[in-house]
Amino acid sequence: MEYQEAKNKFISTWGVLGTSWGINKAMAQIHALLWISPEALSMEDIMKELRISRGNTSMNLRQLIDWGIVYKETKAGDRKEYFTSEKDVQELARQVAKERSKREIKPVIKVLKEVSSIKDDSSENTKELIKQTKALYDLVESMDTMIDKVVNQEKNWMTKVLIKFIK
Amino acid sequence: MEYQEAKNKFISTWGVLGTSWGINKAMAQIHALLWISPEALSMEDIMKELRISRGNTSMNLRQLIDWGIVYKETKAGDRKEYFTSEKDVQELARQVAKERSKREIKPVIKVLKEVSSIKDDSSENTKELIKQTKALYDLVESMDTMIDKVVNQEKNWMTKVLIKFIK
DNA sequence: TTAAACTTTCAATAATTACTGAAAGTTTAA
DNA sequence: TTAAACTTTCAGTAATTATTGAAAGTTTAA
Repeated sequence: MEYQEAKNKFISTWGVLGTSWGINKAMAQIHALLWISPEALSMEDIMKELRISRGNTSMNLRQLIDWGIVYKETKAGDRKEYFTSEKDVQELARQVAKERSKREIKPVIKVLKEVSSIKDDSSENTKELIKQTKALYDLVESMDTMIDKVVNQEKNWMTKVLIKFIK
Repeated sequence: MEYQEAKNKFISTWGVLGTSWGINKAMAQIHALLWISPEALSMEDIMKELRISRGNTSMNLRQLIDWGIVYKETKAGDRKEYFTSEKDVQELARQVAKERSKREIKPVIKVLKEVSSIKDDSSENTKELIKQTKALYDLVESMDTMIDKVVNQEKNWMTKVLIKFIK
């Protein structure tokens, strides 16, 4: 496999993975492109490479910057902005976990807590609702605690975690 | 909060969570409804409760059965089929992890392996591609190993994992 | 058997989500 | 300042994904 083919395959696959996990294709592909680029790229570069519009590029870059996994750079004597990605894979995982926890898991935990705390009127239905949402609450909360631990930990957290796991 | 309100809130929230993680709303909501129902429900019951069509209900039930988290039941002297969900939260998590690993993570691992194994022609671009896809490969593979361990483990795996984590 | 009771399939359509491109906004060198 | 170089915004449109509902298929009691 040649460089160009490998590159395209990687970008395309990362886009598909993103899509099936709720991250839009352009966002995932821009990230993939920056991830494997030794140099920072301009908006022009990204548009050309991925064949997407200026607006799309701009909006998704903003989102990636929001997530803390892409940075803006400037070059002396050049007005353009250049973009480069976080290159440390663990830091990438940390940030993604953090964002998704904040945006998607935390609100669900809140609802599960509320719902599982309704007054038990002794009907079968109410009992089951309380029991099952409580069980989910415990699960989701445990997972989120795991994520929090991981997210707020120093470098190489994942290595440590994996060692624990494989034991 | 009354039973009906709590129930609706739970079903709706589970639907939203599903959506942002690549699981369609109807599928997530059918699961939520069965999850909190003490009794098995008929297709009619589900359609009425969630106000969705027969076709939609049928297709998503099939998917849930495929995933191994919903079961068919029959009642003596009744032609209808009744549906009930896996009630053990850990088993639920296990099955979901298993399915998503199989469908979405495994193919990505394959591509990452291929791409990170291309011939190094000593150009900057190729070097970076190899380095970064290799790093992702290691990450994704480690995570998948984690999932595999968990998925093939006996009951209460999660408790064990969490104890390891909190230490 | 057969016909009523039920489930599945799938083409058509609706709903959602992503993308474009041009206009508006911002920054900076001169 | 100002105008060129660049970025952002957002209304309109395209692409994707989910849903409907009716026809076809299946099962079973009589």
